[in-house]
Parts: sequence; C-alpha cells; structure tokens
Amino acid sequence: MRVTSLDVARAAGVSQSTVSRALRGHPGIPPETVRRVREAAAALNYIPSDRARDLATRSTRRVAMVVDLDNPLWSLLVGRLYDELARHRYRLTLIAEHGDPEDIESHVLGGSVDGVIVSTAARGSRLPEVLHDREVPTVLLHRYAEDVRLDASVADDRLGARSAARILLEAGHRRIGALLGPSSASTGRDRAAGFHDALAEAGVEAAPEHVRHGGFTFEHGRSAVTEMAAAGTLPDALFCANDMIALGAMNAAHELGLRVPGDLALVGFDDLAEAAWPLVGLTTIRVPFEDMLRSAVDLLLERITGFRGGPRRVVHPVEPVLRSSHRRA
Amino acid sequence: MRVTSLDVARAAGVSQSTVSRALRGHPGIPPETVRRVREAAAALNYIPSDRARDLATRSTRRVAMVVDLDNPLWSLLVGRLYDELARHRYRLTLIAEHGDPEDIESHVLGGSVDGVIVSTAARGSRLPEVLHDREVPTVLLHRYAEDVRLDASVADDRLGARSAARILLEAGHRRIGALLGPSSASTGRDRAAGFHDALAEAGVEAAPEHVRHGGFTFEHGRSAVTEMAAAGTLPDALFCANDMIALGAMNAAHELGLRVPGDLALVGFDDLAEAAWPLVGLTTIRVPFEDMLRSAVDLLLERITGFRGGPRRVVHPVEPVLRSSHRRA
DNA sequence: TCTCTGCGTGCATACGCTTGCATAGAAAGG
DNA sequence: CCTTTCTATGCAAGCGTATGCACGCAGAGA
Repeated sequence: MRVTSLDVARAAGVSQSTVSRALRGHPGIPPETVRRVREAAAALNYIPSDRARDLATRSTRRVAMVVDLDNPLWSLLVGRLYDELARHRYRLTLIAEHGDPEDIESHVLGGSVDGVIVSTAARGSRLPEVLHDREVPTVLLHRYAEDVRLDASVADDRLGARSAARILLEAGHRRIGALLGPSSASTGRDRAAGFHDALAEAGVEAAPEHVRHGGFTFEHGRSAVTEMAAAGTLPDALFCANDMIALGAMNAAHELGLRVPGDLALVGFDDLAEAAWPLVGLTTIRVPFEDMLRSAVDLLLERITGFRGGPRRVVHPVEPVLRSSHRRA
Repeated sequence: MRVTSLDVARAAGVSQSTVSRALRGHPGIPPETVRRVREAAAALNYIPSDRARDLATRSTRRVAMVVDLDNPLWSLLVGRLYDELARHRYRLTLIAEHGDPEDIESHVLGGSVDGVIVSTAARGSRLPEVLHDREVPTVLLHRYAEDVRLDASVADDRLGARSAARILLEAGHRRIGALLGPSSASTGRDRAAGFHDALAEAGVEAAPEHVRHGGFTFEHGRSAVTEMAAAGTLPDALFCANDMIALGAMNAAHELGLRVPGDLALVGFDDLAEAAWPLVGLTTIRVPFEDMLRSAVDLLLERITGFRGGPRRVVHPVEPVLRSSHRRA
C-alpha cells in the first residue's frame, strides 16, 4: 500500500504507465526496459495494489462460492474448488448460505467477485434468481434449480440412487427402506426418485414406515434407525441418500447391538473419505466431485469471459463402490 | 457495476458526495434527504462498488485465512471463523498453504485483505516472518511460531497431551506408546512433550519402538498400527496426537482383528465430530476451537484497528472427553 | 537530405467511491 | 437589520492502476 508504481517509475527513470506495461508483460516493451523496471520494483519491494487494479480493469479474478456450512460436504467441495480455481489464477471467497440474504447479494453484486458457484440451491432461496436477473456469471454445483436458467454441474443422482437400491436388491434383500434427504434439494428429490425407480422395476414395494425424509445429516440416520428399532419397524436394508446419513445409521445400529451388515444392510451415497473409516466399510455410490468441480469452473470461466448462450447442464456419471455394508447375512 | 452513486445523485437531485454520506449514515444529513437518496438508490437497484470503496478507504473488511487444505481440521476452523468474522461484518478469503509462496505473499500483501489468520505455522514457512516484517495484521491460530513475534491463539497442547497420557496411566496401562505428529508444528512438539511429561511423572518409560512420529493423518495411524503389529511391538495403549491418527489406528486395529479397547486402548486429541462416529467412541482431549477462533478474531481486529503492542499469546484450556477407547481390558 | 514507418514512451483520463474544505442559506444574537 | 454561528450540501482531490492516444525519434526508402 505504500510503495506504488509511481515510485517504481521514478526509481527506474520511466513513466508510471511504462512500469505498468513492463510489469504486466505488455508487448512492445524492450527487454532492457523491462529489466530495469523489474529491478527497481524488486529493490523497492513493490507489490501492485489488487484493489486499484480491480477498479481499473473492472475484474477481480475472484470467484465466490456459496455453501451451506452446516453440511460437511462443503469442505470437500471448497478444497477442490480452490485448487481448480488456482490453476486458472483465480481466488476464492467464501459465502455462507445461512448469512443475511441482503448481505449475500450485496457481496456478490458489489463487484468483489467475477462469478459465483452455488453449491446449495435449496428451494426457496431466491439467490439463483437474483444472480440470473443481474446477469452475474453463475454455475450451480451439485444441485440445480429447475426454475432458473443457469448453468449447472451435477452428478447423475437419479441413476446413482437406482444403482444403490439395485445393489441391495441383488444382494437378495427384499424388505428395503430408505432414509432420504430433503425434497427441497434437487439431490434429495432425484435420489428419492432413483430409489423408487429401482424398486418399481423389481416389483418390490417399500413399506411407508420404512421410508423417511430428513436432513442430509448424521443425526437423521442415527435417529431414524433408533426410532425404527424402537417401533419394531426396522427393515433388512436401508438406502441412505448420502454417506452422512449412512454413518449415522451405522452408528445407531451398533449402539443397538445390531450387526452391519447382517442385521441391517446399508448403502450410502457420495463416497466421502469417512465412508472408508468406520469399522464396517460403507458401500456407497461415488460422486466424481473432482470432475464436477472441473466442469463447474470451466462453465463459469466461459461465462466470465463472455459466453452468452443458454443454460447448460453437465451431468456426471456416478459409480458404485462395493465395500461390505450392503451384504446379506 | 453499471449504476453508480452518481446516477443515484442525479435521480435524487443531490450531489454524489451527499449520496455517499447519506448511504453511509454520516451525521449531519437530515432524515428527509436520507430518505430521498435511499429511495432513489432502491429504485435504481444501486449497489455500491466494493472495489472503489476499498480503494478510497484503504481497507477491505476482508480477512484471509491460510490453511492446509490437506488437513481435515481446516474445514472445522474455516466454518467457525466465517461465522465469527461475519459477526464483525468481515469477509473471508481462503488461501491454501500449498500454493505458490510468491502468490500467497502477493495476495496477502497486495492489499486484498486487512489481516491474516494463519492456521498452519509449519516450521520452514517464511510466511509468518514476511507478514511480521511487512506489518500485516496477523494472528497465528492453533499453532504458533516461536521465532516470530506475532499474536497467537492456541490450545494448551502440552497440558492436554499430559492429561491424555494420564488417562491411560490411570486406566492401568503401563506399556504405553504414542503416535505423534510432525515436530515441525508447535502442536506436534507440545503434544509430544506433554506425553513425555506424564510418563516421566509416573515413572513409566515408553519403549522407543512404541513411539512414532508422522503426519497428523489417518494414514499415519493406520500404517503405524499395522506395522507395529507386524513387528510384534504393539503396546497396550497408544496416545495419538490427534483424532485423525487415532481413527486410523482404530481402523487398522479392527482390520487386524484387535478389539479397541481390550487389545489396544486409544486416546486422541481435538474432539472432531468424527470422534463420536466410530463404533467405539474415541476418548480424546477436546480443543475449544470456538473460543480459539473468537479470540483469534479479537486479536486480529485489534491489530487491524491500530493496536501496536507486543505479541500476545492466548492459551485456551483443553478438556478430556472420556468415551470408551481408553479403557483397560 | 527529406519524408515515411514504426517502435518505445509519456500524458492524461477513467474506474467509483470517500472525505477535507469551502460555501450558501438559515437560524440566532445584538 | 446586520453580523455571527450553524447546518446542509457541493466541489474537488485523491486512492493506485490500466490504457487510448499522441508524439519523438531512429532507421528506411527515395
């Protein structure tokens, strides 16, 4: 903040604009001049002001990610997004979904970021709509919003859930239940739909008391299994709409003295690193987060650099990971 | 970026500076004028440019956090830091430690942030030193750097490790080993020291083959136990320098058919939410991350707002959480 | 020797906001 | 009714960089 390009200019005996051009690698500056400027800059410990540059160029090389900080998934997403953005020399600003909506909007629209990645398109949030109306480059990640015409990079949740349910069917289970996510999220809806697809195909019916909706949380899985057991309505196998739910279910089962699998078979969804931790390996559906982030960033940068076509949706295939929690006794 | 305060000024029939003052709540602007300006701003959908404001005020209300994205702990820290900063109307920018050092420095020093929280003061990183020399408001979180005079908010790692080892001693274990962290981190060193404190006090000695250094990772715990078992040098109990190591150790033990506790007792450190997940509850030392972040933010904001005193170190007490993994057969 | 290119550089302005200083008009005091 | 004191507002100068345009000068061509 102290030493400016003007200081460097004086030290190098050139004008401020030459300093700018030399340092930014503009064509038409002879190597000798560049060297002199570089030296002067280094000698003075000159560091250009991002803020002034941003103001002058009307761009920030910064992307915001809106996440639900209560969902452990975000940490996985953010870490990878960071790396992916770094490859393109973009920076990352975090915005929590649970913040003041006004504040979120002003942050995004205040020009502190060139684009936004929204990993939490819960129904009811008007953020996607606002972003669309204001023409802020935006990509929905992991979840999409049917009603807003925005780019999205998502997993094939419906097909994945169908595979998950099939794994249980093929293992020979028939009394199959499901711990589903909230239907406010596209992931919740699609994974529920996929589950029902598979059962319908197999001509199997899930008892209503075996199917529960809840948050994508450890606690949902834990309480659901505890309550089902108490009510004596525990099925043989449970499809859990994500790994957190499955881990919670596994935990509850263990506390009840139930073996997994054996007494209760489980299949999750996501393939968090944690899925490999529990003492019983969790069978799950792997979501290719890395790929999803890569295309999310690609979509976003295209928007930022001027692409104006209609909304695109990239759907990534998912893949079953068979460990042991799905087996039949 | 389109509609500026000048547009609002014209619409409201006042000057641009009046718009600025009215919207920023400066004293001496009559309510009537404020109302007119507000209305005009709302009608035009005016959103002030953060960048221009930043440039004019030489402040950004933004804090950077430098984290090690390979360490799962960061997600816990970042989430809470976000909230804590939000309370003070500050924004958060993420910087990964594994990035290009040049780039990290230029980011931090380029004036895009008012201050920095470093949660990864590994020895060898010259970042703390640079920040100190440049007089960038900085607070070290979780780990500190002995050689650089910076504020820090840390846990009482040494005392915590001592409690952890004592838990094992008091449970009656005598053949106690430790899976320690890297000595490049203050947490690694202090937790190792605390472990040795407790053993020395009790007059117990740890066999060299029972003590291993490694990363703060699941993999370290996993491979250490696997290798010790293979070599026939497994102790009765292990102090793990953090929960990730403990979870890895527990996982390996299970694969080897060893019961935890019983065949192998474990105590961890941190009390991650995950510590409660495994089928055997992990006994651990709870680190008050929430408190640590609160004081880290307080320290930082004081620096940002001009405090110039010497370095302060806030040490937070830790607390044992007794589940079952520490028991004796 | 005199234009004509073209390269290297500088001048000046823009980016959108904050803020010290000046001023016009209203209120207060004599 | 005039001077003094506020009050409300406007003017204009930054903040530090990027960049269109103009210009000087050297070498080329005639």
